[in-house]
Parts: sequence; C-alpha cells; structure tokens
Amino acid sequence: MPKNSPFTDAILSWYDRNGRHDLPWQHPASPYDVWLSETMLQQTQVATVIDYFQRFKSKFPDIPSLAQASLDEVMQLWAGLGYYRRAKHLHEAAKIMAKKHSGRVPSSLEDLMALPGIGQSTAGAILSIAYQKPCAILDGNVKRVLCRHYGIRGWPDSTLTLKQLWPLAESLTPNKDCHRYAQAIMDFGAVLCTRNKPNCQACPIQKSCYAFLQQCIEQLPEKKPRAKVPEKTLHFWILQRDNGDIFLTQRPPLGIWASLWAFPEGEPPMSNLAEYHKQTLSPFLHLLTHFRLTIKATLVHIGKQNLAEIKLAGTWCAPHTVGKTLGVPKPITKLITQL
DNA sequence: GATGCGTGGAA
DNA sequence: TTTCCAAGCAT
Repeated sequence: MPKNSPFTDAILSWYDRNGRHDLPWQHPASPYDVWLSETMLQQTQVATVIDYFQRFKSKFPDIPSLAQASLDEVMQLWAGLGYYRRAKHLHEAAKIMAKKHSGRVPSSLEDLMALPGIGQSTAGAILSIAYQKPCAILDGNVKRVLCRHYGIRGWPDSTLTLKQLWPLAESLTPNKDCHRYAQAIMDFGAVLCTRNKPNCQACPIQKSCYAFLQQCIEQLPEKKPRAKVPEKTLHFWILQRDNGDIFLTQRPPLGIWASLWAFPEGEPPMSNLAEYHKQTLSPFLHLLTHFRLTIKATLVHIGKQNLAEIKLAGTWCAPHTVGKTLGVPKPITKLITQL
C-alpha cells in the first residue's frame, strides 16, 4: 500500500478538525444525495444550496420519484437557484437511471459521464464520495489550492493547465480515504484557501506552498480578463384580470430561464393593446454573469373582455400562488411582489 | 477554445 | 455603486 503524500495527509488531518461534517448531504452520503448536491453545488455556494437541497429531497427523496415527476415540478423546486439547465439534466438523467441503471446512480466513470449534467469532476465526486472509489475531482476549489501550492501558472481552465492539474489531482487522491479526501480538499479550498484573503496563518501546509513562499497568493490562480459585460433590456407584459389573476407563459427550452414560467416578453402578446388601460412599472436592474439586464414591464388591465386575442399559450393564476406551483425566475418573482 | 447559462454575497 | 465570482457542463 503506497503511502499518501504529505499534502494529502495534511489535508485529511485538517478536515477532521476543521471541516464541515454536518451538511445535509453527508449523512449518509448516498449516491443520490451526492449526485443531487454536487449538481446543485456547481457554480453555487453551500449556504445557498442547503435549503434547496432539503426541499428537493423531501419532494423527490429518490431516483424513482424524480424520474416520474413532470419537468414543471422539478423546475418549480429549482426556481431561484439559477443555471436551470442543471434541473433539466438532473431530470433527464434520473429517467435514464430508472430505465437503464436499475434505478440507481451508476458507479463507473464511463456510465456517469454519459449522463447529462455530469462531467468529469462531478463524476469523480460521486465515485469517490458515494462509492469510495479513488477518483479525482477538480472543481474550482481544488484548482485554486493546487495552483497555489504547486505554483501552476496559466488560467485554470486552459487546456495546458488542466493537463497538469488532472494528473496532479489524481496523484494526490488516496486509495484508502478517498471519500474523506474529496470532501476535505473541497472544504479546504472553500474554508481556508479562499480566493480572497486565504487564512495562510492557519494553513497546515504553508511551509510547502509555492504561493505562500513566493508571496504571490493573490496572484494564483491566474485569472482570465473578462470581456465587458453587455447591457440588455427585456420588456415584460403583465396581463391582469379584474380578479387579480395574471397571465404566465412558459419560456422556450433553450436560452435564459429555459422552461420556466414568465410574463410574455418582447412583442406585445395581443394586437388590440390600445383597447386596454396600461401602466408602466418602474424598471430595475437584474445582474447576471454575462449581462446587465434592465427589466421593464407594462401592466395591462384586461378587465372582463374576451381574452381570445392573446397570441401565446399560457395560464392564468393568482399572483401569490404562482411560486408554489410554477417555476419562475427571480425578476418575475420581483415583479409579482410589486403588483 | 469560446460562449452561454442565474443568483446572491462579499469587498 | 460596481465588480467579482462560487463545489461546471454543454455546445
């Protein structure tokens, strides 16, 4: 049995004393829980995920229940968490698992990576944490820790850098405690070796850390300069009946807020708009990673007239019940509260 | 390789 | 206020 590297042992030891051991997906770390949590945690912080994970689990405790659900039920539970493709992929993958994998999360790298929404790092997390197979993970935390400790230059997502990081991550993964190590290295990055102001003072591997010794902690990992974020404006049409009900339509399966329910956007949803009383709501800003969205909205009072002229398919519902049954993006939630 | 995809929190 | 970006993946 080959010995662990000093790095690996130090991370494991740090984790036992300082790591988070009480996250809702850790006891027990069933394959389903690990898969679900790892998916929710993609580009999303632990504090945000906890509530979503628990709500999702209580509605869909296992693969069969998720596989049998409608996409709308899944999206409703995911609404607000962002990156909605994850929810669609999760649902699709559950159906595949139910049909082709006896209702279980597969336990081979090949089978896992063939599923939608599971890439190499998520597959590695499932294999190591849920199945105790010594597979490497390489998420943002691990990349940051390794780039600093081993002085790896270049953008962490460039092909050249990944070619160094993956073998390194694999060589550091222990055979015996791989499931603890996977949690440990991610926690270490999330809690101690943070992007800003890492706690080097308390770091057990400070003495072998390239970035600490070279005093370039803030410079590693190198960050790619971002293009300036473009501005965009979206215009929503809020159709409201006398009884207060509002009209929602499902967004297309591709693009932003895919498959979620929202007010008609863009062109007016009816040709006889002039016949109705309208009210312009105050615009507000909605920030995304790749856009600065100005959200504008016009409230159209429909009254009791014939509604047949609405061009879109959709549904009428009471404003306060919307979020309980349909998945709606944040800006729509905000508009509804303003009515 | 570059781009699209959400949201909330921190500085 | 603005900027940055957090347990990535798919196209």
